[in-house]
Amino acid sequence: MTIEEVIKSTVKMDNAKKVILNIMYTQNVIQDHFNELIKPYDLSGEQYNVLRILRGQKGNPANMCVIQERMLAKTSNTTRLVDKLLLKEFVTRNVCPDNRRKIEVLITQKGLDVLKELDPKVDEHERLFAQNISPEELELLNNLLEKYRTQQN
Amino acid sequence: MTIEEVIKSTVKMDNAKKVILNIMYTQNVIQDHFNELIKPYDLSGEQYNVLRILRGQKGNPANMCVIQERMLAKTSNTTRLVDKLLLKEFVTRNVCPDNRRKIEVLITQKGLDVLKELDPKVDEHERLFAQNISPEELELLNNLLEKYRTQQN
DNA sequence: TTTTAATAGTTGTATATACAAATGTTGTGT
DNA sequence: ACACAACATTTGTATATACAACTATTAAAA
Repeated sequence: MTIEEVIKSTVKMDNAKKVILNIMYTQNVIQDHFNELIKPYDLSGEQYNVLRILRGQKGNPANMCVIQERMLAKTSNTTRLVDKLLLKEFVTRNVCPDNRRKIEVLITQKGLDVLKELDPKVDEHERLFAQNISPEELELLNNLLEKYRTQQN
Repeated sequence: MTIEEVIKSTVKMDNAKKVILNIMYTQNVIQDHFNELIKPYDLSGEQYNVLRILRGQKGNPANMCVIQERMLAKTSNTTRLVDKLLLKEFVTRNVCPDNRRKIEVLITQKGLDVLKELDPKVDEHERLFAQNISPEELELLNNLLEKYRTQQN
């Protein structure tokens, strides 16, 4: 289904406009599918993302600002995301003794367990889309997207 | 900047995962840039989108469900989006005389004017990203995204 | 040692989104 | 005509997001 069909556009658009709509819409499709996947686990996409970042710390705590800078959506409110994860006992939160401005956030075993349970489902989610194109095209798509978003003034 | 650099990932990811993150992040970058652009006009991205759809009607009114199906984010609440546009006098809203379940939404001259003022800025926004890659790559990117998101079972 | 600036995180508030339930209208079958 | 299903839209409510203002702590400058 082309992007014109998706938005039922009658007029012809140029490729510069189409690619923006294609990226926006494809992100929507991916996100809707992912939200379905994690719905039974009472996690939002951003909450999952924070857990994933914390697991990547391999036992080391992460400060709020470290979490923030590793997230895709740079405008998210990390405090409140961590609040939600704390309520579900997926993380712990403590003031950093060396610098009391900082907070140390750590993933709990319960958090690691839920991620482990999700791992195969997330893998399948990624494969589901990836299998629509060849491995070469997948690599090309990555390169094009990185090039596309990078301003080269 | 590669997607690994963006999220400061230390571990190597496979391309299936990378492409999802690349699409999500690129969408974020585009949206942030677009939000800056329309901020002075007191419009949200979705509100702009509705106005754009209404202009595309070329004088014919659009029902709520027509607007809905032409939007990228199929879960948006069209009623409340149109409410906002109504307050700003960018649209009119009337019950359809032929079928009183339906609502006829029309863009006003004021709405057309604000779109016209935005047109060159939106064009520039689209060009800004498109000029990072060649016209051939732009076309390829469109094709790859359409193929990528389309389940072929 | 004060004062000031910079940093890290939290809170307030307005708006947006997600999704189910409710309302009113029209079409269909008996 | 009546009951019932289908349709179009609105409303309620809970949660999420955006962004500015605020608090607390540490670092730097005077």
